[in-house]
Formats: sequence, structure tokens, C-alpha cells
Amino acid sequence: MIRVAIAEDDRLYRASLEMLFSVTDGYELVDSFADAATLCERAGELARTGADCPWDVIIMDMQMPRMSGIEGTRGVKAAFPEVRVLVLTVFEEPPAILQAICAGADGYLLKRSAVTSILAHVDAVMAGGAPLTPGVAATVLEVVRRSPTSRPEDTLDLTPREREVLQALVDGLSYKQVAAELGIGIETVRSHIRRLYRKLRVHSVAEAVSKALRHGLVA
Amino acid sequence: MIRVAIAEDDRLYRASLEMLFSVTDGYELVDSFADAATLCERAGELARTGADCPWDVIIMDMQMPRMSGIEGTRGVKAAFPEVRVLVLTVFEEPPAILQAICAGADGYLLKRSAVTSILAHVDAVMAGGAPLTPGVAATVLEVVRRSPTSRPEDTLDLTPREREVLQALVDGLSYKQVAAELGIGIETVRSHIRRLYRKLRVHSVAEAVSKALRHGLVA
DNA sequence: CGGGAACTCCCACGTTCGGGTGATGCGGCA
DNA sequence: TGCCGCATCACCCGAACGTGGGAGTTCCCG
Repeated sequence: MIRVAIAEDDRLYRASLEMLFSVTDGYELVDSFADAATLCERAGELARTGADCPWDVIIMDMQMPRMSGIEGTRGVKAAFPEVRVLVLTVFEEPPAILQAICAGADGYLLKRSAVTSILAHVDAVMAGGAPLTPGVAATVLEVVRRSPTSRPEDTLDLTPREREVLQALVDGLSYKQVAAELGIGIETVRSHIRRLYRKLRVHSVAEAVSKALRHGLVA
Repeated sequence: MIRVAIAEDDRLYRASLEMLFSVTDGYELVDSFADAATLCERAGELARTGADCPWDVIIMDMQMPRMSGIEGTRGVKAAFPEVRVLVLTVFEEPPAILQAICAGADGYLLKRSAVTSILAHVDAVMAGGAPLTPGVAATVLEVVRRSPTSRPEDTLDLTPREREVLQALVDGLSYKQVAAELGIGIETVRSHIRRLYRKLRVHSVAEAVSKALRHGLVA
């Protein structure tokens, strides 16, 4: 059962969404707000009292009075980072799209798509995906192509094992923990790290982690 | 009439695609290659002779002998920058996805989707969109969120000095080097780092650097 | 004036790292 | 077949790190 909340100022459209999630098996409409501010206040209260997040996914309109969907997304994610937010909009504005994504939106759809198709997109979001309309995706890809972090050219010829070790170091594990994690001896870990240092031309975990993250060698 | 070329090594799948574009109104199958290398050679020849690009969109498989879809995309885009490339793959590998996108892919789809749905995606590409599966999009969004344009403003109440020390650690300096850099004693550095660790709730330089970079606490 | 926050330094202890120099087994490739 | 890269493990030692104490200054704010 997927627990849904709605934030949408248009009365008619909101009613459609409410109906959709009320009558469809597998979904439960928990809350329905007419603006993002109310949603954020509610989320803030719940978080302060230590309550669990009552929603799995939030259907968030972009254009709303008092508080935009962008701020709404940021607000509700601040209270409950794990909740998924699916942004709906009538416009395909590149700047707004990027702001929404950076605010933590997990999907970005145009309202003109059929209401029922939203169900499929909600499922995709719950599966860890990020449904984007092709137009939105095109905007996003532009940014990625320009982004300095996306230069996987510099793989630096790391072996798979070395990459695993590097990833573990980035996760903050000590030599001993890396060994446990990978099920190998600590001396082996040290060997890998020595070769890793030579390849990256660094001399400490700190440098290695820094280089790995900045050059996108690991996630 | 949309002029389509195919690069796909699997004989059966290629045949399906050929059939699809041959029988459907509005599409014209111009070429069909069993690997990306042949496609690139052909594109190179045409470009050298000053010919116009004979294709509007290229359906490109990811895993192919001799030359991957990534290199293939790069190659054909080098010859004809305006041609659209729609990448197909069976895997959802983040690094490969990013490389393909940076190579200029205009869309990235999983093969498991129905062959006929490809038509809709081709249309989306021709309309200037970038169809991505939700899973692929999720990977891409991760990169966007990390990009310099996003700064979640999580200062965590670090004092100026602590921030300087943290920055130095991210730069890969040892305690001793940090001390020299800031013109203070090493014991002072250790004090700062101890409080830093408590605030960040970490227990090693590696964790601190990782957290700092991921949360944008430092450059 | 008192309190507190920030910055500075010191001591001590055990643990972890970084680098050196080895060795073994496995798989591919010439 | 032999060589080479990869992965695995071993031992040593000095340097660096992580963490617990304590304690002095300065400066600002109430």
C-alpha cells in the first residue's frame, strides 16, 4: 500500500487526484493540501514530535500560492528526507526544473499527461526511479554534459577490486572494516591501497577520498 | 518522414527493429549496421565527401563487438553533430549511462521495454526531447544534485577556524601540514579536528572529507 | 563584571596508517 | 610453455591519527 499526499491548489485537479488514489487498489490517500505551506507546516510538526513520515510519496504542484512547489519540496524533504516527491507542472521551464531537482524532487512530470498515467510514474518513483518527461530530461542532460563531475574518462585504470576498496574508503571505513566488508585479510587491503595510492598519486586516505569524489571515480 | 539507422549486433533484435521501421508510416529505414564501427566508418566517409547526413535518428545498441555504443555515439556525432542518437541497453549502469550522455546520446532506454514503444521515443527525440527510463533518470539526477549549481546550505555550525581546518583536510594535508598552513601548533589542529569530528559525527579524516564534499561544506 | 565561545596549546595512550620487501596462486596471452 | 597482471597474504617499523584529559588567552555580550 503506497501512502500518498497531494499538494495542489487547483480544486478540480486536486479532486481528480484524490479520486484517483482513493479508488485505486494499492494506493492510500493520506492527506490532501491546497498549498505547499500547509504541507510543510504539517511535516515540520510531525518531525518535531518524532513521528514517522506518514507518506511514501507526495504529488506536488509547481505553481501554488504562498509557497512554490520548489520550496515545498525543500521543506518536506528537510523534515523527512526519505519521502519521495513527484512534481507536476504545466510549464517546462529549465530554471524551475533544475531548482526543483536540486530541492530534491524525484520526478518531474507535465500536467498535460493523463491523470491515470501518474499511477505508473508513482510506481516508478517508489521503485527508485525518476520519471522525467523527455523535454525535462533534455534540459537535465544539458546540465550533465556541462558538469565537471561527469568525466568518467579518468578511470585511471583501476581494477575492479581497487575500485571496491576505494569506494569503501570513501564510505569512511578503516582498513580493518574494509577487510571485513570485502571478506579479505587486512594485509590484502593494504596491498590494494598501496597500488591505489600509486595510481592516484596520493599518500593518504584523505587525498584518495577527495580525488575520488571530485573526479567521480566513485559514487 | 523520419530517416532511421540501426546499429545493433543481435541479429534477431535488429530484425525486429528493421521490421518496425519498415512497415510503419512516417519512418524510413535507411541503414542497418551490425556494429558501431561500420556505422562510424560510413559516417566518416560521408562527412569527408561533404555529403549531408542521411539519417535523422540512430538507434544505437550499447553492447557491441569492436566498438561500444558510447564510442559509436561519439564517432557518429563527430561526423554529423545534428543527428540524434537513441541508446538502447540491457543494463542500467550509472557510469556507462553518464559516459553515453557525455558522448552525446539524446535518449537512453532499456531493451526490456516493448519494441513498439520505441516509436514514441523516437518521436520524442525528434521533438527535441530526451526520453530516459526512470532508473536512468535517477542516476542522472544524482549527478545534477551534486553539481556546483546546488548548495544545500548545511553549515552545521562550524566555526571559521574549523572550516579552514576541514578545507585543509579535504585538500589532503596531514595534521602537521595543516598546522604549518594555518601557522598554528599541531596540538591546536588536533583540538579543532576533535570538535570537528564531534560536530560532523565522524571518526576519521576519510569520513570527514567524504561528508564535507558530499554536503558541500567546502569547495 | 561574569559567562561563554572561540582559539590556542600541552600530555598521554593505544590504534591505525604508509611504505618497504617479500611470497603464493590464478588466469590470460604470446 | 613462460611471462605478466591481478588478487591474496605476511612481517616490520616509524610516523600519523583518534581520543581522553586539562588549561591558558582573547573578545564579545548581557
